[in-house]
Amino acid sequence: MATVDLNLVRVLGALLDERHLTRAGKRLGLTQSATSHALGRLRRLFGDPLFVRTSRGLDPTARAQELAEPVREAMRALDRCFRAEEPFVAASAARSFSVAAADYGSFVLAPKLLERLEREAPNVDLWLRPVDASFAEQLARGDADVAVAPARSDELPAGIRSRPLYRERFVCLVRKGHPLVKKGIDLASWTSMRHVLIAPRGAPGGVVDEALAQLGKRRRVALAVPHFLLAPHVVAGSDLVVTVGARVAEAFAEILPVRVVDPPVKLPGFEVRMYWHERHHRDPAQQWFRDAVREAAG
DNA sequence: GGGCGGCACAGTTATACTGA
DNA sequence: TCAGTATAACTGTGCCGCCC
Repeated sequence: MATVDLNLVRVLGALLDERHLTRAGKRLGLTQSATSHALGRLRRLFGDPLFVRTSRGLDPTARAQELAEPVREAMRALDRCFRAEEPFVAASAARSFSVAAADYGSFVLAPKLLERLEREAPNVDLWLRPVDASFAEQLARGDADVAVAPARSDELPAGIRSRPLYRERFVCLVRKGHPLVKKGIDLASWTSMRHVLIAPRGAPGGVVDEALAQLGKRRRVALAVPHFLLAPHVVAGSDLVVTVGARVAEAFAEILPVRVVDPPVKLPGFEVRMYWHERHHRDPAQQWFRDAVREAAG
């Protein structure tokens, strides 16, 4: 291969198609003479005349006919290599995209994302996966196309890109008719209540405990759960209170006997971001999907 | 590292050759 | 005679080795 001029593959391909030296040359942007020289080099390379003269042009030898299909296949492969990147056509695409997200993120995004897929990309499937604490490695391994997670305070690892999806505020969720919650919830009632702590990684503490600590207060965590979506069900059937993102709370208030109230202390909200790997950054299909996720989050 | 000369090679023009 | 291919002579370009 090191000594083979791959331009000769183009010449051989054109000669096999045209069976006419002058026309083959024109097709390649060469003069008849240059094409004849190239044919001479091909003849030396293969040790075979490859084409014999006729009144109409050139007829391929048995060896040239033998080469026809491999040459065409090579041309097709090269064409695929050098062809400009094709745009992503959602309507005809048949593939899947995967999102790594906590159940909270999936709950917020999946319904609207699916709605868009059904509308614009009926043969595109969606795979939701649990998000790892080290989602950058998940993305680097190719286990997910995008990850949806709260913004990180530390610097992103090399090769990971991100963009904000939405900001979320915290609200409290209690059962309807809760004896301690009338119009709203005051600090004394709140600290006397039993709380549900959502701890995806199983670690104690969180934004509520930090805010209470600043006031010299504490709360009792009666139940710690690893999933966001379990907490509203627990609250609906007990006197427990849970502090969760407003999107989840408001959605469950429509389907469970629970009500949303503002917490009695100021809690900092949080930003949810979408993360993806650098190698997918310019991929038209991935760009389309990230746009769909952004729209679903909006 | 840059300039220079020699060399190889692809391509061009002009022309010779071939077969119907 | 004509359409088409092959070839001689030449040109332009790129590579390589040598020298400074």
